[in-house]
Amino acid sequence: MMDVVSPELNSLLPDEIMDTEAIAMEEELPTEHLSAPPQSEPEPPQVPMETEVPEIVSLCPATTSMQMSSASTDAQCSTSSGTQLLLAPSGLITVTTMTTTTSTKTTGPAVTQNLPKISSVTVPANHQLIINKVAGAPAADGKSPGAAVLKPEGQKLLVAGLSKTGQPIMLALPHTWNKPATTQCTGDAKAQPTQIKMLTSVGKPVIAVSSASQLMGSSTTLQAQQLKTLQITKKPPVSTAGPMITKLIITKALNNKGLSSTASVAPVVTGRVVTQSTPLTPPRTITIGETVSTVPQHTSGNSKVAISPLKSPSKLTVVSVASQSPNSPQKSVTLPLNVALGQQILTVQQSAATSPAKAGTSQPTAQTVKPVQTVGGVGTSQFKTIIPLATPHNVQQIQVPGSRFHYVRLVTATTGSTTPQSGGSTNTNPSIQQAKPVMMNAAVRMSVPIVPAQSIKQVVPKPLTSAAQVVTTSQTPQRLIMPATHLPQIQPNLTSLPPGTVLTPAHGSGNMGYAVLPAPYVTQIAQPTFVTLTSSSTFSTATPIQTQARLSLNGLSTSEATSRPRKPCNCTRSQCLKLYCDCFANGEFCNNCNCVNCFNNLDHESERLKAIKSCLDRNPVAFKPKIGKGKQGESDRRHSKGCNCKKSGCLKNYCECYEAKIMCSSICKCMGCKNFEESPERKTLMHLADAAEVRVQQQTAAKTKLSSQISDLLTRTTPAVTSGGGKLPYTFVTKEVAEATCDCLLEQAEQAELNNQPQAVAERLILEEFGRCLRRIVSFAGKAKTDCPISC
DNA sequence: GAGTTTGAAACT
DNA sequence: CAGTTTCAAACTC
Repeated sequence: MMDVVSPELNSLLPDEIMDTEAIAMEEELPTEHLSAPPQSEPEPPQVPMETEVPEIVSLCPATTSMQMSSASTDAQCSTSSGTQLLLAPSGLITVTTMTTTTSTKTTGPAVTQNLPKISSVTVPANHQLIINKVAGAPAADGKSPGAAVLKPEGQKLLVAGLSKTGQPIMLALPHTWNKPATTQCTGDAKAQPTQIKMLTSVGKPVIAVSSASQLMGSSTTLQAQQLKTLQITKKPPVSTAGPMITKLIITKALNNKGLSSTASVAPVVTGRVVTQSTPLTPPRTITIGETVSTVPQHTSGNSKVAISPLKSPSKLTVVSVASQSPNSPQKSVTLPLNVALGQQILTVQQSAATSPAKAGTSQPTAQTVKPVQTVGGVGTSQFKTIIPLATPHNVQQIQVPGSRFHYVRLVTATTGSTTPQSGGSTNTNPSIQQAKPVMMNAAVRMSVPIVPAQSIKQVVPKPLTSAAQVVTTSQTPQRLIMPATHLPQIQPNLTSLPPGTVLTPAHGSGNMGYAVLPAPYVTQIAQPTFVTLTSSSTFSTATPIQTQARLSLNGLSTSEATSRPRKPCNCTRSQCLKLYCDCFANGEFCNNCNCVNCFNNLDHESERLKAIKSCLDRNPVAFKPKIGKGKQGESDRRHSKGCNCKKSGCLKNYCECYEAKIMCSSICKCMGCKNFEESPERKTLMHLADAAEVRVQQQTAAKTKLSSQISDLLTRTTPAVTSGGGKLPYTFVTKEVAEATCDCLLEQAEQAELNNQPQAVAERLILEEFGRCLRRIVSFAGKAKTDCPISC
């Protein structure tokens, strides 16, 4: 088994991603969620980031048979195709891909002691969902009494679970399940079934929890639990015209301190997700979409959706991390999962913290994966896209709000990489398991109860090809992390990593490396050219990308970058590997620059990597935007460090504040600053600048209009000239005509001189002659006779 | 376009 | 952390 994400690499991930514990803590504590994760509990050295991944979702392919484990600690779903589905009780939903048909059972001890659990979830390709929910405290042997068992009954899928009180919960699947999985039932799944409806993505119910109280188990015992909903959308084969989408909604009640039992059931809004809300703790929804292609291998054992990098060859790690204010009532995470052709795209979406009901769910279509970009209010969120190229089979997109990069991670399931340990290290280690509930909280924390799909900004879907699909966001620059050659290990904060950064996998973990590419690459890769890129297992494919890439987003949106591309740098001594270089500082490769001895390109990954590391060593936030939001409550932007101007008065572009068109703030250490609101100099300058800008705009408009007119005139006149139908008068003023006219005028001048006539008379004669010449020219033009010499 | 000025980054 | 040097952009002529 190969670790997709090595421990080292995990350490490289941004704090927003990695710090799931902290995120979880937000659920528990009103502290900043991005705070450093607790280190009290040691982790195994080989435990990668998965242990801190907030969400691990396991999805079973269509042909999978379910073998549900009743273990309270981890829910598992082993399929005949080798796909293993794990749903950690702590909130981790693990999708692991197995190359063998061996069903994996949870070997680790109970993870949580007090949290309700979803023991297992199964999402066959035929729109089926199996959920085992174990709310009761796990038994010592890892199995809770009355473990949830899933049994298909004909066309029905039973999702069973036990409440905290041991009351079984059963979820019924729709009759559309024509492929009942061979599910092993270890408990009484039929006892007191919870009503769960199946909802389809097209608005048809796939799975809906009709009763929050039921799902939460006995209200008496789960009163303080917070209901959380997880939705998994499964996409039918691409070739299938019908938008049949199966969605998995996992509603989990989590312990919530001191909450009253007045949990109320909130109807699903979009018809895609069922939402339950409690007065004190808003429901949270996680949506996971899966796109299933018609490719045979898709349904084969090798086609798997993996969302967890836990020591699984093919993993998708859902890392969500954006900061959110504690008072944010609702958050939603949308996780579209694209499994077409063995490729998977995972998108984590987070709504704005302050937005009460801003959530989105992916709208996967038959052909494309529509990673949800931003939910309303996430305008400032930034993303990272990690695209591993070494493994073209899987694509994982991770949108990380709070980071200005956009990662897409491509993960490939490799043979021999089975999922030996159910739940991986996350579940086997009790100490780690403590953090899992937190992870779930983190994921859930971001979820918002179902929101209308309209509120979601989605990227225009691209045709689903065999290549990885990359979705770009409209507002945020994106970065790619693509595999590269092995390079010295670095462990910078990914949030600060500029594009082009190469992240190497753990030793012996495989040949996967990651290079952060400029955001435009994502767009480029999304194009057909990306097929070549992803289809190749070598990093050399990245080279053409660079040549094709349109660089220079420079922190601007795509439209902005297009309209105002970054200036090329002129570095001569820094090799473009210092922050002196704007390209490098902005996390971009040099492209069409005037730099000398440039190392800021893919050809010098190693050097660039070292340079990035060096910069990050000096300043961990070296690659983060300097212009950020001001203090809380302030709407104006402000420089993160402030300027240090001495002579410019902060009214020249030397000043970074002025250059960014922001006022100097109290953190600036400038001298003689005139860049403040009431500064008359600044106002004058601004007025001048505005006036100049207006003039420029007017001139530009005039030029444009004139150009248009000329173009139009030429367009209209050209056919007349070429058609021989006649020439316009001006066309007769040829060189020969002009010369002839001049000769006529000179002749008049000579005549007047010979006659000793005064100058005034001479001029009059010349002008009269000129008039005659003009009349002749016009006359000739009127006759439309070409090439007719004008005789004086 | 060459030279100067400027301030951030890098260095000590 | 402060002072100095390096560097490339901004600016001037």
